[in-house]
Amino acid sequence: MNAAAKSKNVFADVLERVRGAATPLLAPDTDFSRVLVEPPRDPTHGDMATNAAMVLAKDAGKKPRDLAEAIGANLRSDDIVEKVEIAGPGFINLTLKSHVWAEELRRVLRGGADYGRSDIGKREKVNVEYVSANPTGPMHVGHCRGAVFGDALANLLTFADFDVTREYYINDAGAQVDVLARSAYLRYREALGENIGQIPEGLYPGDYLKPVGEALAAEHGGALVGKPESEWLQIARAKAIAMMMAAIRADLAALNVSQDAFFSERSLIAGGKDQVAATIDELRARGEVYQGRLPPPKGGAAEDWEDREQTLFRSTDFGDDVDRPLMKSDGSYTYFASDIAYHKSKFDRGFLHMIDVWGADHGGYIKRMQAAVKAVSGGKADLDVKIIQLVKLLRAGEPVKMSKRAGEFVTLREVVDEVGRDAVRFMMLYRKNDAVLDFDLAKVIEQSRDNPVFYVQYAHARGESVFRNAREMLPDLPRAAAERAAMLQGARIERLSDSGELSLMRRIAAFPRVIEAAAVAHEPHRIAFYLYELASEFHALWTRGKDLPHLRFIIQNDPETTKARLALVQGIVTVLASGLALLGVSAPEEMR
RNA sequence: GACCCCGUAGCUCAGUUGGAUAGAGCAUCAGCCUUCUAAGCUGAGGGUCGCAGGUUCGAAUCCUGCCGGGGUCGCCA
Repeated sequence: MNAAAKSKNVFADVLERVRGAATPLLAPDTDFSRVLVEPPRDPTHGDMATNAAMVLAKDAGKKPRDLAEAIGANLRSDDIVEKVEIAGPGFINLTLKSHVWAEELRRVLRGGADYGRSDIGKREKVNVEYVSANPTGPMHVGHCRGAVFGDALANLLTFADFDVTREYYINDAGAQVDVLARSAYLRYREALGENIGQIPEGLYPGDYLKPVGEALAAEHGGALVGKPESEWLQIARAKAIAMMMAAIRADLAALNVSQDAFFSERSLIAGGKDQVAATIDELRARGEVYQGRLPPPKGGAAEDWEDREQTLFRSTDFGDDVDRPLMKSDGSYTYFASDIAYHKSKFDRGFLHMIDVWGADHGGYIKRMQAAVKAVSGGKADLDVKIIQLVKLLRAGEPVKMSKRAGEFVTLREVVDEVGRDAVRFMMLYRKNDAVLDFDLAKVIEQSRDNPVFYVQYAHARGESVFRNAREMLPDLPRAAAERAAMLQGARIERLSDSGELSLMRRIAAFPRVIEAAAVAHEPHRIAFYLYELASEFHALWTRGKDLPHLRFIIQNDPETTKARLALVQGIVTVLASGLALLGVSAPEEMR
């Protein structure tokens, strides 16, 4: 019977009540989709504000303020509404009875790690493709932002009830893996005792290929020496790719990133079944692939431009600027051609939602890929491409130099080893994906407010510390979070009346909204910012207990008040831990 | 020349998908530790949201045009 218990959270509940209050005043088929219930920026405007009257005024044929008064009058009799105020152009500001917030906090304690889960995903399948670094060497620091982003986004979508597959596309078919094979072959000869001298220009110079050479030597002895490339290339390539992928997976594991599916580009054309050709033929049959000529690029002098007829995909039919070539001049497929076949495979595997996480230099590629997804799926599937901007690696404000030419780059492993997984992950998510990120190795291990990783983790540890201290007074307070939460559900939360406490209860209650908004927008950074704000408010309330002892969480001769406040702390700790878990960052019990 | 992204406080950045008087951190200045972790907190100053139009009850947010920065532009992935 209690509507609040049925709905997912207070915001959804209040929205229902606003609709209920407005419906009798409107035509039966009124569209409520633009009606929002939000926490107002200014707390003096109450707990909730709705734009209902302003959005619906036109349909109702009334002035916004008049309609607001009418809706407000109906809301005033609602049993969870304390106060209704009409403000500005027609906002309806609601103050809710305080038991509403106590109820919501109990819901947090009941839900534990599940609080904030959403059902908006409806178990729909979504494919999140990320990292997809070429298997030609270890992961370097530039890869880790996309890795962390994709991983956190996948966590978030899972939490919002999508059926998520985390995928890695292995570019094991292009010319660069042949270069890898030749580089490994050279290391193979070296492993057999040959002096290979300087690594020639055009081959990968890094030492990380030595183990591949040694493995080849151990496996094949001298059998491959002096043979033509055609006899060893495949062998060296397969070995090198397998070993590089193993290294990459180990690097990703160090970041706590794991993926479900590793899709090989080579598999598209292997086994006598050329799926790239098949995809192109299919599109050609539908008139979306044709032989034609492209205009030369404008602006540039285009000296080596050679006008020729080629195989083109009609991406302009799907919103792209020009049609895109599918074959190189030597008759092989372009990367785009295999990418179309690859995305078709995602569609064939049942994914109607695809998310690709790409580096910033691929921005110009988005439209054609979205066009291709529309084409191969007959408009049924959608592709969102998240562009991950560069990371500027700094140390105490100074850029960290790296020379790719000398084969020296900062590896992902080095960074994780130096500052820790949590710092890397949190900082990579503490910026919108399309903004350049400064990553300062010195700053992220600082233990200060300047370092958001520390600041948020510290809030969690502080909360846990309260429980440790409270146990002196309440010896039966359980250590395990779930049992403790169960016990604290019985606390008299209604007696919490300080504005800081109430404000924290509202902040906690906003978590499900943040989850949904972040999931819909594919923006995990919103969780990081939310956690920072929650931590900040908790630190503030904590310190107020210094000046005002009656506001401390633990009140020596008042177990009832103490329990009520511990319930609040439990709510804070629960949401902090679950938000951090979505980001893949640990929630420590203490910071020492 | 075309397309994409960015432009918000001195610096680094958020801004709840169009809401009310635009917010944090750093830096600057002024304060708070016999007490639950001062690894923290409170307050002050600091803004023509790049510029100009438009859409509407209402624009940092949407549209158009400029300005500035970055990226991309048949054969690399």
